[in-house]
This record gives sequence, C-alpha cells and structure tokens, in this order.
Amino acid sequence: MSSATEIGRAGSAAWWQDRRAARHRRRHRQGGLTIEQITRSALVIVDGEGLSALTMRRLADDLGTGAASLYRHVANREELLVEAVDHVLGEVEFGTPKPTWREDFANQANLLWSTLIAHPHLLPVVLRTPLLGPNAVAGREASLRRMLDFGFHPVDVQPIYTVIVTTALGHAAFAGAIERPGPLRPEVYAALPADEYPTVTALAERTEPQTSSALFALTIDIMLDGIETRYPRKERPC
Amino acid sequence: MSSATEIGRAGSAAWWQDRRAARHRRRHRQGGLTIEQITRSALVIVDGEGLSALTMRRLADDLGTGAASLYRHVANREELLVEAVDHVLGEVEFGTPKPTWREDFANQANLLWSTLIAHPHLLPVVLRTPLLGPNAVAGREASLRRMLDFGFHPVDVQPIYTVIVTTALGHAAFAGAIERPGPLRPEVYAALPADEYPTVTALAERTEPQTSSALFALTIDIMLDGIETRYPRKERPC
DNA sequence: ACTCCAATGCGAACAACGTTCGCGTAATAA
DNA sequence: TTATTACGCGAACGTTGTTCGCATTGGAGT
Repeated sequence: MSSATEIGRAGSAAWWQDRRAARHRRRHRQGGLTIEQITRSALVIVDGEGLSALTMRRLADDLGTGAASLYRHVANREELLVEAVDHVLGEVEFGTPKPTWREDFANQANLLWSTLIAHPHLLPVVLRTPLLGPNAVAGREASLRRMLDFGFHPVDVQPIYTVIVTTALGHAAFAGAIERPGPLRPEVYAALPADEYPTVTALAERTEPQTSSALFALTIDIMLDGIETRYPRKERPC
Repeated sequence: MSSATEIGRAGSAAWWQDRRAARHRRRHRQGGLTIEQITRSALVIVDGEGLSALTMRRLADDLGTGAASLYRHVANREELLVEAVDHVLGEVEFGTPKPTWREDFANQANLLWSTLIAHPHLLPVVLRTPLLGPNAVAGREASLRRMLDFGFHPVDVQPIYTVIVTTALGHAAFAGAIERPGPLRPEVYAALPADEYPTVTALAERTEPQTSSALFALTIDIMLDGIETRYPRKERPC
C-alpha cells in the first residue's frame, strides 16, 4: 500500500489506456509541448547526469518553458519516468529469429539486457514499474509468439519467458548500479583481511576479473542448458 | 561519476574500515544515541511505511531527539541506508550444509531471497550498494567455503557464486517492487485487447497464476540443472 | 465572422525535505 | 580541577515536487 502510494496508478494497464485516450483528444498548440518531447528531454538528462539531476525546473529549462507547464502533460515526476521506461523498451530491436531456439533466446536476452544497461540510471525505475506500456507488451507478444513457433508447449511458454525476462532485468539492474567505477571486484576482495576471510581473498587472487556482460552471458547459457534438459519441444514443422 | 556522486563513498571497503575504527573511538554518553539504535529504527520505518517515509526528522522523532543529532552518527541519509542493508544481510541464517550440493545451493539461494523480500522497500538500496559490509562479506566467505567443500573446482567457484547471488538479488528486487497489489499478472494480461496481442492474451488465459516465490524456485532449479551439466565436481572425500 | 470554452502556459507561492551552523553541555584525559 | 573533545539540537538555508490563479490560445458550434 505504501509503495502503491509511491508509484500511484502510473504504469497500470488502466493508466496506459487513459493515457492513450488523452493523447488523442489533445489540442496541439503550435510550438507547444508534447509528451514525446518531454520524455525525450527527460531521458537525455537522466542518461547524462543521473536520476537525481532530473528536476522539473531543470527539465523545463531545457525545453524552454516553465516548470508548471510540464504538469499539463504529466501528472507526476513518476509518470514521466514511467513513460521514459516504455520509450526505452521501444528501443529493443529483435531482428528476425535465429535458426535455433538457443541462439534466438540468447540473442533476445542480450538485446534486452544491453538496451537496459545503456540507460543505467533508469534501471531503478524499470524495477518498480509494471511493464505494461505499449512497447513492453508488444515485445512480450513477439517473444511469446517465437517461443511457440520454436515448438515449446503453450503451458511452458509463459513461465520460461518470465524467468528469462526477470533474470535479464535483475542482472541489468545489478550491473548498472554497481559497476560504475570500473570492474574492481576481484581487487577489492583480494584486499580484505586474509585472516578473517581466507576463502574470499584466496579465490579473489586466482580469479580473472569479469565484465558484467560476460557474467550475464554465462548466466543465460547456464539457464538455457537447464531449459533444454527440463522442457520438451515438438519438432519444428519446417 | 554522477551515480558515484549519488552514492558517495558510502559502502566502499575503505568506508567500512573507517566506520569500524570510528565506532571504536566513540565516546558513549549515557542514554545517548548509537548507530545500532538508529539503524534499527530506520529499518522499522522503511519496512512499515516505505523508503520515502524515512525522513531524518521523522526518524529523529521516533528516537526522541532532534534531526540534527543524527548527523553526529551518520554523514548522510544514504549512509544510514547502507548500514541498514548490511544489517539485513546479517539476518540471513545459513544453517548446517545440506547433504547434496543441489539442496544446499537451493537452500542458500532461497534464504537470501526470502530475507531480502522481507524488506522489500530496501531493495532499491541493496542494488545500488556495493555489498562489502561485514555481514555481506562473512556470508560470501561461508558460501564460497561450502562450494569448495562440495568439490567444485576453485576456478569455477567465484563465477558460479556470482551468478547465483546476482540472480537472487535481481529476482528479489523485481518481485519486491512489482508484486505489491497482489499477484495480478495473468488477469492483467488477459484483459488486454486480444486483437492486438493475441498470443499474450491467449497464453494468459490458460496459465496458472504464479507466486514470485515459485518463480524464483523454478529459476534456481533451472540454473542448478545447467550448473550440473556444465561444471565437473570432484567426489566428496567423505 | 463571432462567440464560447476547454486546453494550455506560467509566475508565484507552499510545504517538506536534506543538510549545515553555531552554541550549549557533558564526559573523558591530564 | 581544567582543558579538550564528542555530543545534542534549535534555527536556518537552499532545493525539491507540486498547486493556485490568471492570462492566453485556438478550434467547434452557430
């Protein structure tokens, strides 16, 4: 309830519906603001200077208007962020399906991950937002369709999809938040007191540093191994 | 850099070291504040009323002091949260190892996940914090030790551990942030326009709702399958 | 063409927040 | 006792998100 208060209704399915309706009955003043402009400018600020740099006054300045004007197009700062999240999800470009389901799943997961990681400051918002915007749902539709086409049983498709997406989101959020000052993990652990943490320091010294990208690729690989042994597939018709 | 500014030095290894030293040279006034008290009260507020309810003034009120007094024990609001995160990680209780490595890994992952999910409002902070506090590192030490004892190759241990922990954290963050108004996912998807999203709605209608706990258990199971096929283990001595 | 009216822009103000300043006080070390 | 240092805290500062009231715009209805 308290977190529902923090988020408000923003991002729910009904909210998106209202939003689409409102966008249609809008009266466009020449040279006036549009939600698209606002969202785009907001993303520029967030990506370049962090989430806390996105101030309503600052955003208004960038757009050449007053802060109060923004509230004619957006109810909240939070709504603004919700809109930005779906905008980012629209950047994910699944191309044509790969020949095997493993390649295809790995490819989709990596595309999602790297798109999200390209906007690291937005990731906290991605996590707290119900992903029900048009771009989010369109992506879901496309991915589920492909999984069916690859011969997975309809009952299995949704759980598998959810597992993969949750993993991609979670890893992106973790990597985007942590790895800012470079991949310093092994050095940090090696520098801890060896008498107190013998295993941690010993392993840290003999382990290669690992980019978060490689770590995610490894995770997906492990998961695809697991999916292969666990879920049967019908042969592809063609 | 901008996110480093947001976090400050708080949570780094050097910061924790300074913190321990400072705690020792402290002068304890009778009935005075302690960091432990402050952290505990902060957690009560965050768990009960959300992250945004944790105000310095509000926290001071709960402790019966003035807001400015808190800054004698804590440099920032963010430092307070970093301390709270390590406090929570101290709640994780790995018991004695389970007979098989699979059971043991699954058990550890579930303990971590459920401890984190018990403090859902703190999860955004967990993600942006380098987990280098005493409780975090002690947990790491114990888990790595166990993995070696189960016969995993020393070179493999750290990547596997990181994959599992990242997955647990990511899933916890996602579940804790989203599932607030109940597990409404299938209904929501089923209610979308069927002509625009045929696959999404069709699958939503024939799929059971799934708790985030079950989803995480499934994810771990899939991952353990993958680890089993991918990483060799030496036989256990005993 | 004229009138209406809802949609839009925005300066000014408000409440709440994190944080700092400066002073008074209490406890420890010499 | 005395000097020093840590602590407590009322008051204030600068920013923040958001609201209010009013002026302005431009399309719909006649």
